[in-house]
Amino acid sequence: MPPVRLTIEAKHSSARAGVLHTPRGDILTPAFVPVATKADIKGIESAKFPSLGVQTLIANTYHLYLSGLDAVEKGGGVAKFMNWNGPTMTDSGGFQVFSLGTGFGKKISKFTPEKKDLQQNGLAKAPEGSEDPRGSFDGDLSSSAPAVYDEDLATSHGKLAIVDDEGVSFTSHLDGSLHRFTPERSVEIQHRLGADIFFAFDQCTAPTDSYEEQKEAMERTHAWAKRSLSTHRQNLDANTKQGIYGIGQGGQFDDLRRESARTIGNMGFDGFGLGGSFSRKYGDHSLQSALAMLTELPEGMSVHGLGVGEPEDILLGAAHGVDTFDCVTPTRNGRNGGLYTKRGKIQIPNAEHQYDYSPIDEGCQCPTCQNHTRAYVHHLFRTREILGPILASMHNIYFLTKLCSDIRESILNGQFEQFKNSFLETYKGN
RNA sequence: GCGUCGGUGGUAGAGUGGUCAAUUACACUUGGCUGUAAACCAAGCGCCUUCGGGCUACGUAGGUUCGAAUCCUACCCGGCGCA
Repeated sequence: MPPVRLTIEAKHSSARAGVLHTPRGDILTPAFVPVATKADIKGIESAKFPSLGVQTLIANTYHLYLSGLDAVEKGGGVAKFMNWNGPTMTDSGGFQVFSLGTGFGKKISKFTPEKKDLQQNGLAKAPEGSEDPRGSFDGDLSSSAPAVYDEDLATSHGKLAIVDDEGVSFTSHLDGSLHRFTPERSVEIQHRLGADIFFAFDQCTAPTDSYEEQKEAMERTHAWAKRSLSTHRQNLDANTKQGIYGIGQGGQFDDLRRESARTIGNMGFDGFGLGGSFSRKYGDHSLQSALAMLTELPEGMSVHGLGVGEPEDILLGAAHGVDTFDCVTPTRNGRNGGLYTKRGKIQIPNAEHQYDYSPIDEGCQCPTCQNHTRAYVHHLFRTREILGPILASMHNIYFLTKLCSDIRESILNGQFEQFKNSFLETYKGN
């Protein structure tokens, strides 16, 4: 019996409600998975999770590898280390390849280590015949540019990562030191982190990337998936304790998406990760166009939506059969003053809330709304008190976990469509 | 009373004859945030505008100058020192 498996309880068209069984407990799906990048949901201690409807969380391989890996491992893995006795996940670090590298601009920064520098350091294999593997490095690769950390350059979003077929060479955003991830290395680190569910190392793309770029990243992701899976399957101990999800890519191209789902779906993974980057800056339909791929997956395979977390997108994803969603939206928006309400998002620091003594969201059962007013949270933001972002994050997390449990209930009751339409009507203010 | 230093936009504080409607920070107004390099980032922030520009502004009132927040005079206000 695989350590991670999904039991589907009810379906409503493609939407489904189920139970995702993991070694550390069951997750009722659809479920929202808060992001705990560095082994904490920013601002929220684990004792608070139950009151926020949190069933599981996802930590990050890249960040924990750069700081804290040994301590996490010796502390018994991500879950035990943070004193959370529920299921956990880890992301593979593949997204950082994107966000630290190809995702930022098209101009190579002089901060970026060159391939030859990396090779000199024994960090990179020469990708034969691929001087320009992604076709996006229009910087001058031949001039000598030292891979030295420079805060100004770092904060101006220079690229910190270079991809080749073997893996990714990158410089730490913390101290500029050189590192290298391969699929094998990512899996080994994730074994040490010990989450119930972890992801194969992939290459994430932006929906705006060209067909050629998407195809190349997808094929590389498939090759890496195979290597990730094989590395995992060779570790018999880890196989009994952890499930591995493969990630599909393909950008906005339906043929690539479907091909990716078929390929990854038939490799023997314990679940499927819907890959990509669905920020609105890439348009309003990047998620929509990616979701069709899910119909190519084997029946009953669990699906995780990576980085899908706006309420509309969770509803959209759930409608297409996504079981779990992770996203930074509740915590990042919360810290920055953006709060979810049934009637849409509000900016709590804005002047209109100064004397509003009603709760953030009328009828909300979260600890913040049960105990505090908009005026109070507004005041905490204005005075830059740390409690403001904490209360805001708690509310937002609850909002999204509640949305997922409402979706689940509506599917079990055969009312998903009605619930979805009614929620969106109120949320969008129509 | 005498001497001295100083009075700049919501605040602090630059500027010390033209490139100044005035650097910068904070405050303020608003927008953004989708597998977290994010307790972050961005825009706006005298009035009017056909967006070319126009008008009023650097304690108050005069003056010098082609031109003044910047120089001069008087006055008002504040700090400090001496009586």
